[in-house]
Amino acid sequence: MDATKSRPGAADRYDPQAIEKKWQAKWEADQLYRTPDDAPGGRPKWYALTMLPYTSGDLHIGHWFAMSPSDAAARYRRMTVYNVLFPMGFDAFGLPAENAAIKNGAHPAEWTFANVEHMRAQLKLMGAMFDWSREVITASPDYYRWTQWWFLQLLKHDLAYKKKASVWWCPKDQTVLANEQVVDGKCERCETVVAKRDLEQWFFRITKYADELLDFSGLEWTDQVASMQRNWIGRSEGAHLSFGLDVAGVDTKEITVFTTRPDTVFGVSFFVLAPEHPLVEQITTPEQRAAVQAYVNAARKESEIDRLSTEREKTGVFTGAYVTNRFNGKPVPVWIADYVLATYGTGAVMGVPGHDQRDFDFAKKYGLPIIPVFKHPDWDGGELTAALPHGGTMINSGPLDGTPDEIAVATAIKYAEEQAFGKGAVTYRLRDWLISRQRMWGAPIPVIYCDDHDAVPVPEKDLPVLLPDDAEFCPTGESPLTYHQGFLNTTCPTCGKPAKRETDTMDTFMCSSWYQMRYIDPHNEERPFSRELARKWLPVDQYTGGAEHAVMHLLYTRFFTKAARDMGIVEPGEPMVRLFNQGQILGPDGQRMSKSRGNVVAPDSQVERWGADTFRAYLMFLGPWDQGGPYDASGITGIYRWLNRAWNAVTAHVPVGAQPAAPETRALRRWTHKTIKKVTEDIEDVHFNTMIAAMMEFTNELIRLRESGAEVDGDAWREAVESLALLLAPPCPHIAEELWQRLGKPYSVHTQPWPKYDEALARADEVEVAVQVNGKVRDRLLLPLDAPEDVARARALESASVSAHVAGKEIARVIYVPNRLLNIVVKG
RNA sequence: GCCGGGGUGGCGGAACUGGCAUACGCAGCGGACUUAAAAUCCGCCGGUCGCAAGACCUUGUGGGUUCGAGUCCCACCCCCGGUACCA
Repeated sequence: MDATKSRPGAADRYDPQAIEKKWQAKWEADQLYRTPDDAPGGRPKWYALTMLPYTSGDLHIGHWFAMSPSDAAARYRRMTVYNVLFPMGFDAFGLPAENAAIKNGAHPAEWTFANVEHMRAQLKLMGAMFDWSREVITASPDYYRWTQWWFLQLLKHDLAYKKKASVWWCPKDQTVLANEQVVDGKCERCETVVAKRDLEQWFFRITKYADELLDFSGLEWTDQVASMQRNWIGRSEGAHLSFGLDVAGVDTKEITVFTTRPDTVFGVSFFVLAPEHPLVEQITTPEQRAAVQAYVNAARKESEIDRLSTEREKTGVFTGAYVTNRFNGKPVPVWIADYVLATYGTGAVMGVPGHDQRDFDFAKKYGLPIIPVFKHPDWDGGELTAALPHGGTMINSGPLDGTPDEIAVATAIKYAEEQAFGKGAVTYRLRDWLISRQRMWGAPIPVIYCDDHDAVPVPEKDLPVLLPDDAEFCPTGESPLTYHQGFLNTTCPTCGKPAKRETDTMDTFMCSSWYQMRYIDPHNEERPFSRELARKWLPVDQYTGGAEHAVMHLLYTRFFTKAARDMGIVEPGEPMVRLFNQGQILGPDGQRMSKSRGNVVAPDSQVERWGADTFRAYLMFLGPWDQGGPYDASGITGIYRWLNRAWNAVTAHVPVGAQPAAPETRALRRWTHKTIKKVTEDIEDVHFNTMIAAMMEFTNELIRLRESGAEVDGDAWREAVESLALLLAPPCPHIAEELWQRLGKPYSVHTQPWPKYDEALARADEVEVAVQVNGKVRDRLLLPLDAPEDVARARALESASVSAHVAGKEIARVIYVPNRLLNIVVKG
């Protein structure tokens, strides 16, 4: 019996469950993935980070989709030259824990930490190179102590302050609701109609960094993310213009608007305040009071998304009051309308229906005058049917008449400044970061309220302000901190008199704004991290995570880093140099996977059935990583078959004997080097799907060779199978380790240098070139690499199918793209 | 609504910088091996017409630029993410 064709015995078959368990245990025992702060041999650092999971309970297929390619990339970096830090932790504060607590009557900590245990065990099945000695859990006191410390630093540097802001309020449950808890304007628990209510809350001055946050130079982030963040920040240049106010009994004598079109100020025919604007109540006349009150109440029940819809018909109510347009002395009626937001600009806008479509629609509806202030060349001077676009020169504008469009804004600002009616200004859509949450399961804001000393920061030595472990949850969702006497009552750090603690906790985005700094020194009890280690490891070299975090989380962490830099805590001004946002994996029904929808595919069952390596590779193979999409498990068998073929190719005995110089040897080596090249480029470019496809083709070629029974050159074959084992190491770490060992190579495959390719060996000798006549492919030629045009042309014209389409016609043009195509353009 | 992304065979997808559309895999069909099945290996596999050679059509829809468009431009339709208290 021929040894090469024999069926392998049971012990020699690919058995993922056995080898994965074996190697995971060995790696852990050897601490293979423990990252030293100083690597021997002066290997440069590489900080690879993937977004930490929320402690939802079960590891989701989406976590594997996010983490296993990140792990492959980190492993690849490790095999090149780097000392790679690849930590993992848990985002453990947040609303779902409270919902679970209300439902089960248990403390959120119980639910959360049980979830951590379970999820960590699930994560370990992945066989990733996480350094678990650096694990961080944001809800543990030794972490949130430092989250509180950050709050105090920001407060100290005037980057934190208090002001009123509105929140959704359920009058029946007496509790604040998150946006997602409001469904069709009703409380999701009790279906009571909800409305906004104003509360005193803490803010961070992220707007101070707005301009700096617009600067992405030095960052290797995708254009999509940069563009989304730029639009979110929404920088607008224009002017603040003040309008005179003279209402009996009202002290305020002017109202300021922000406008990007100060040049149209002579065309103002109405004035609009946000319904929440503090002056509304004061200036409304008795006749208008009822209508205004009703409109304000209705506006408090609307979401911002609805209010800002440009599709919806504009509505508003006249307050009965007037302001004076200081530019021409004319009175202007003051309206309120829900499309004006209190949180943008000054919460007041001037209505110029001649040159703004929204204002035009509003004026038409309410019969307000339309005064054009530019003589647009396309406008015949008749009645307008829409707002006029930019263009022309100024009219109806007193001293500014005749100013051309191009310099109108600058001229108007200069005039306003001279007359002291206003000045040039920049406004941002970005708002300061509201961090107060009226919830229990978050890091308590370390502030104490004293009758004599107002808001007093908790001294750093008294941190952490611990969450009580005996909190009781009402079914209403009210924060238990507000009635927990032990937590609430304390003494003032300044005077020692009885005082009350702040009962609000911090937004969980705060926990995740600095966790990348804690991983570098996770057990430090003196400070959040040491300066020396920060200098060594920061910033993160490669960050990956879901596209859903493209704006908020990533803007917050950028802000935190900039603030930390200005406070002298860290050196770099950006947290992450490279960013990659992977797509979201959906349920087989195309919907977001969730327990309530019943469309969750559990990773554990996939791993049990196919093994972690197969599942990892399948997730990478599914499609481009930045796209995501519905999960369909039916193709996974293809990956399993491939790994079996790879196993057989590497472990099989193949007859040796061909000469090194034989064309077959050259062909085998070409496959090897071509594959190393493709895999290297794809992993660098984050194209995991085509990386796997290239390895499949290579494997198929090796199987074909083996099946043919032909003799191969021993060195070339060894180079091929050893390369395959090395290339498998990032995506499929377990089978790679096992094959490497079976090849008789030294442990571990994961500490080997990444294979190098030889460009000359990877190159093909001959290429197929398409021959087109008038853009239609008529034949294909096998030509030597980089064949000159005349050779290609002569060969093409020899072809019967080509000459049939060229015969009797005049060749007008020939386009030749070497190694690709020859296009003959004929006339007649 | 607004901002960002996407739409290619029955399915997931590939295609350098505008140059052979459908790589790789799944499913399906046919064959080899087997007492049989599984596994494995080999072959076929976008559509229409045709006995065939071949011809024509095809990348969400409609238009445009170009020798040549999945790729660039204009308009539109549908799907996904975000929209500031889900994380």
